[in-house]
Amino acid sequence: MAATIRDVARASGVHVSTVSRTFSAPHLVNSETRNRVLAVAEDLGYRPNRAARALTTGRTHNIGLIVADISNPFFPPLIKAAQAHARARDYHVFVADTDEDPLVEEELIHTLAKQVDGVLLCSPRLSNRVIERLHADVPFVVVNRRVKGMPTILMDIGQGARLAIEHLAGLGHRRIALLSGPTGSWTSGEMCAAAAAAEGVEVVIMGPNAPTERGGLAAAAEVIGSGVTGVLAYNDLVAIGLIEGLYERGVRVPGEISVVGVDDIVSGRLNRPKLTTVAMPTAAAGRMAVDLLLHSFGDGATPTLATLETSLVVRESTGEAQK
Amino acid sequence: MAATIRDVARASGVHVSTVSRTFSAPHLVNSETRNRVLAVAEDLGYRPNRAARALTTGRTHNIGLIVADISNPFFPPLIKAAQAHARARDYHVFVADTDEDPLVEEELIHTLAKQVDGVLLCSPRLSNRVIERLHADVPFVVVNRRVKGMPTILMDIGQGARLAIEHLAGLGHRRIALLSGPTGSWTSGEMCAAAAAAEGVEVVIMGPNAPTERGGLAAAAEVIGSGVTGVLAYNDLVAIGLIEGLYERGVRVPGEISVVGVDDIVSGRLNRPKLTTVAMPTAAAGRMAVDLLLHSFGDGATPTLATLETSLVVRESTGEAQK
DNA sequence: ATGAAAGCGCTAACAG
DNA sequence: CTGTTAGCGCTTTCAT
Repeated sequence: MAATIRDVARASGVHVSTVSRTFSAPHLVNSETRNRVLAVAEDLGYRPNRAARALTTGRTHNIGLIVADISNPFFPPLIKAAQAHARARDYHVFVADTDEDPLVEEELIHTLAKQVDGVLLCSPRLSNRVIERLHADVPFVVVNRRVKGMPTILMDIGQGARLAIEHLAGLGHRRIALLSGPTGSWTSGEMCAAAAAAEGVEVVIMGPNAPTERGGLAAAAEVIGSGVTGVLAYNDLVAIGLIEGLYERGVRVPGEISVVGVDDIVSGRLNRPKLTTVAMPTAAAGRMAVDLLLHSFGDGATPTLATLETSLVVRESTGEAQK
Repeated sequence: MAATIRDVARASGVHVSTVSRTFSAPHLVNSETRNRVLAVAEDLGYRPNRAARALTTGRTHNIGLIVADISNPFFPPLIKAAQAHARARDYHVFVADTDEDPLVEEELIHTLAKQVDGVLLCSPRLSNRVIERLHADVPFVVVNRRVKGMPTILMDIGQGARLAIEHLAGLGHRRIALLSGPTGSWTSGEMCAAAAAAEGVEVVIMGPNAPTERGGLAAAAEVIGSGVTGVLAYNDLVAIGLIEGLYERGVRVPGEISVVGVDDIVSGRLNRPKLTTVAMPTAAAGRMAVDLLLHSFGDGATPTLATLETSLVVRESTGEAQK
């Protein structure tokens, strides 16, 4: 069995509270005593038991991070940034994957609730109503979803979608397709709204699509059948899958059809054709989400909304519309 | 504040121990009482506090999963399989990323030690010596590394590497390069050993390389300079990066140089040329790792080594050697 | 079948 | 500066 605070107290001839203070409020203990305790602790390999500490303080120093699909390359940069940022603040991030299943997501939140001080909800698939209800159990910061009165990080995909559509329009495309994402995705909704408001081009919405390469692959036939010359895909994975599907059917990108993705994942930068895409500031979002959450643990007002800009990265998958 | 066991006891007119039993040993309580307690609990939204439970039982019902880099598409299938498998057994998996840094890895293990019942160490970068020492703090199952006397899941990459080299040799390649991985990677060591034992072909080892697309990209010049006609890369990411690097320098794959990867990640199946690769049974490894760990919590003997077969998937990135 | 009481490892007043 | 005392939420003997 690992050493407890009691073992250390006994071995160093002080009481447990002194040992406790040595670790949680070092300035309150005589440096001589402190050093002795520290030495003994080191010797015994003692480490404070965070779970037990949490029971009394009410703070676990853990934060949960829930994503819909850890396989989606969009998330890892966000996760890594959040973990690094949190670690520097003596917090630990536990990641969990919901498999795109709202029920699993809800269950996960319940499981996590007592083991973490707060949860980062990234691109949740749960309805706002359920999120608001769950909020009673544990503090949230929501990423990529607008939930009333809850600290929120938004990446302005509406603006990104407009940029993408304008880019396509500027290349002479008059009729373009929007491959929407899963039901429940706020991002997808924003993109649809931007598409509906577009002027000078006709945007046809096709979806919902699975937010994966497979989803894009499956949409290829419909895209070809619809006669569009440009496509804005829900994300890069869908875009890459679509390009592959078009290629298999002998349709050239960007020769015959131009494709724009969203996220700017690494493999979109290496695949050929290199993907034109809306870049999302994922690492910044991860750090800011942690900041907002930690801030909300403090006393007062937490900023309730942070919007991060997106930008268009033009590469090789878009070109002039065919006459 | 969330409802505690005490609230439920009070509201249902029984003592806390009865409530406790209702949840952890239902058969010990009269069905009438049980139903009443359950109803009240439901009503109050009570959920047993796992952390507090852990304090008395010594079991958290959590397991940790440590990976070197969550961005590497090799891991997500393993993670997802492990999470799903564990969830079905009422265990929860916490994932953490070490950023390929052994120091972070060690610190993470310490942090996790008291909050989980055991840790899945996937492709660790720590030395065996350190792993053995840490083992005193928390049970491990190690994936892709041979550690003395510790439950281990191995994917037989040695065999996979042999298959790959034979495949290349069979296509007439006489001189091939092995792009090795990071220092501390067992997988890389096994591949080198297989390469050294290869007959009929000369294998030159180049490395260490970062296990990423960037690593492959950076190796392109050296590969071209070495005059090899075939390459076995540490993993698919490296292979994809290498192919891109070769392409940028006007070298065709598989026309002039054949490339084999390892892992069989999704994007290798969609990139062009589609990657010839050694497939790793990652999902099976994830499930088996969970099984082994849970098994080791039980009484007696845990199988100490499970070896999973790998296989070669031939696609488009390999072809006949140039004369 | 249920209640009473002790205790898991730690922190937090409160004294001294 | 350090010791004393409760108690966090729960499980677990031991009684009854």
